[in-house]
Amino acid sequence: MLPFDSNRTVLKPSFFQARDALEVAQYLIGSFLITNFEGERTEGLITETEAYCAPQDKASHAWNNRRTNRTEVMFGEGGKAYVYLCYGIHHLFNVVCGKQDQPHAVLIRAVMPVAGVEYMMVRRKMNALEKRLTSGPGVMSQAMGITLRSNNKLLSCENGIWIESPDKAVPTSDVGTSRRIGVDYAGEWAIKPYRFYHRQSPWVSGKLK
DNA sequence: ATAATGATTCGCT
DNA sequence: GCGAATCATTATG
Repeated sequence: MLPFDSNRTVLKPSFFQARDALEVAQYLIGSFLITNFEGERTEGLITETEAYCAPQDKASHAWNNRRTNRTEVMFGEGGKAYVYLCYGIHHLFNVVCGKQDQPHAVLIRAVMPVAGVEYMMVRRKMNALEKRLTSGPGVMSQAMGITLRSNNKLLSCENGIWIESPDKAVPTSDVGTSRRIGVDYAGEWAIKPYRFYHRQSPWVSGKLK
């Protein structure tokens, strides 16, 4: 079911550059997000993602090709991290996808803890293995130690944050879709099935199934 | 220079 | 279910 007995491959920038956000968002379910900051290595199995497909996508910060200092990274080539602060509290982590000037990104919303759980618990100030350790885009980033320092950085071992995919992919039938969370303002784009999640995993946020 | 806001989370009711 | 927390980013004057 879950790809633990599988070999893994580090996803290179070219992987993200060759695909749009919808393809990547679906593909990343079952891949591993890994961070290694100051020697504290944590791994999570990605269970929930959302695709943001600007310029058409009204829910994206880069909607209508809106270029600001913050959104600029999405207009570059795929393979970089787009991290921003939400509600002044939460760091939300995205992977930029697509080619130059195609501002696509995939928001990682939840992972299942795999390794470095002790670091995650300290960062989250928790002492039990509960869903709220890593399920939800803000708490996921907190558990994995992701902050603005990773913004605009290529995903790579050198930069301490990268993604590995298993040789055995999760079957498409195990990946559910729904509308995206928290984008009700986006009109017809709010109801598009751009959220992806692992059907069997309890480590997902939200109620939409 | 100032004001509004948000791809959220948590604690309380 | 509801409201507060909290600040980088953005738009506006």
